[in-house]
Amino acid sequence: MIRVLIVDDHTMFADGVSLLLANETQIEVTGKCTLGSHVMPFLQRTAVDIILLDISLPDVSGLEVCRRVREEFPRLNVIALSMFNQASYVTEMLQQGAKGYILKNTGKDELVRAIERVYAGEEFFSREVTETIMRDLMTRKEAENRAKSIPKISRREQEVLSLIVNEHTNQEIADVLCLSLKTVESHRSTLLVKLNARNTAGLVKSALAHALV
Amino acid sequence: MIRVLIVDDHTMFADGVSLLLANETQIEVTGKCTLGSHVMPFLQRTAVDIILLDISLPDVSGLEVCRRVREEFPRLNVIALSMFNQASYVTEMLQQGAKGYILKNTGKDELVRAIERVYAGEEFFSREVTETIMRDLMTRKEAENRAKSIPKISRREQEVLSLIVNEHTNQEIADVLCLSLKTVESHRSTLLVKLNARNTAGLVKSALAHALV
DNA sequence: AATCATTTAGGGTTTTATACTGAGTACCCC
DNA sequence: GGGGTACTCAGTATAAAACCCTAAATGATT
Repeated sequence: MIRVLIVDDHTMFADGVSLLLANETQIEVTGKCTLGSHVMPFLQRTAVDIILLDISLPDVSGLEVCRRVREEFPRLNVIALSMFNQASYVTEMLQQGAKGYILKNTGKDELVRAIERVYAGEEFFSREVTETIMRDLMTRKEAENRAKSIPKISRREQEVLSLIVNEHTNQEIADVLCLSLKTVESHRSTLLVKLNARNTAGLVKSALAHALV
Repeated sequence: MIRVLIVDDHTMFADGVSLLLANETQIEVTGKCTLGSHVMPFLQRTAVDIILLDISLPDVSGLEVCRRVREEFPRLNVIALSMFNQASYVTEMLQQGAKGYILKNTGKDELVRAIERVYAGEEFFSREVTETIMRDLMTRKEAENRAKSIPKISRREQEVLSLIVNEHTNQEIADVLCLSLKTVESHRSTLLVKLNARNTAGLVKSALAHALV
């Protein structure tokens, strides 16, 4: 008998899945939690083999719940149950120790299979999820390149840039930072080069795009 | 016997709710659809009293499905079933003829009550939903004010603004749009006033903030 | 018919920004 | 101690933008 805890703030969903699993003879739903903060207390008084854990919870995030559970109850396995097929969610969840990740738009059979597999010590992921991850790995390099392209701005330049974005003139910036007008112009010039901009418009765009302000 | 059709792209959820309702003697789930485009064909060959309709569907939106259903089968009643407790969704759904709106995080009892009430010709809304609507009505005026604060930019001004954001000088803009430099300067001045900006930086910020480009 | 916003354009002035070159100080790292 | 980078400031010059004014043609709205 595989003892399962369902953690999902959507009562209707939790109830539904619970009934879904009730038909399975080898699976027993021993509890349901609608809040992340209820999970740890529940586990302390009830034996559970597997947690079906929703990522988006109203109080504590599913990631956090997973981390705590894995810390306190290492033998307990977590299957993430999510609406979102996004690589970032999946990887984060796996880093927190989840053994499976299935989407809510998969059918009952796949859910049951996931529970059985994870209970047997294996991993289980929805086909869509694995595809997403593979795509993500393939495009990871682009992401890194994008990260590299983030310009390195010195502290002073950042200050100047911030004031530029806030619609201040060079003279005003010089006054605020107690600098010579020429110095501000100098910083501005290097910013134009570093951010590959032609003028103020480009500086502002870059600043906002790279969240440098 | 109340015949119910469940429309939700999350198979697991649909299956769960179906089982949830299977215990109710007066309710019969006659079908499940995972795509909006499957609803109309299904209704043409199967008798249904009430549709539990998810708003977010992968192909046709729940709003569109609701509209079509109400058009073709006026006697059929729709209960919107959504994760999102947002006034905009609720009002749109009601405008499309839905008779009820309940959240997925409500329990089984409320779902059953909603089905019975709507079947009896009444309306039914989750408590949270009605609260949201009331709050929305109260803050409607602020929303209007916010809408008013969105600057009204003329076509030409929008073109000029777009080129400004793309780091073009006034002379370049004049050349591209076949205008006099003075005309471009004129537009730029009015843009400064309309967008309440001091200089190019302000124009770019406003343009990006209000998605005017 | 009259009003209003838009689009167009000019003349003139002042303020800002950009370009280019050069240079002294300071700090960190090897 | 030398090499690199950041920070500071200067002069000269041009380009661009901002601010002041006016004003005519158009089109929509009332």
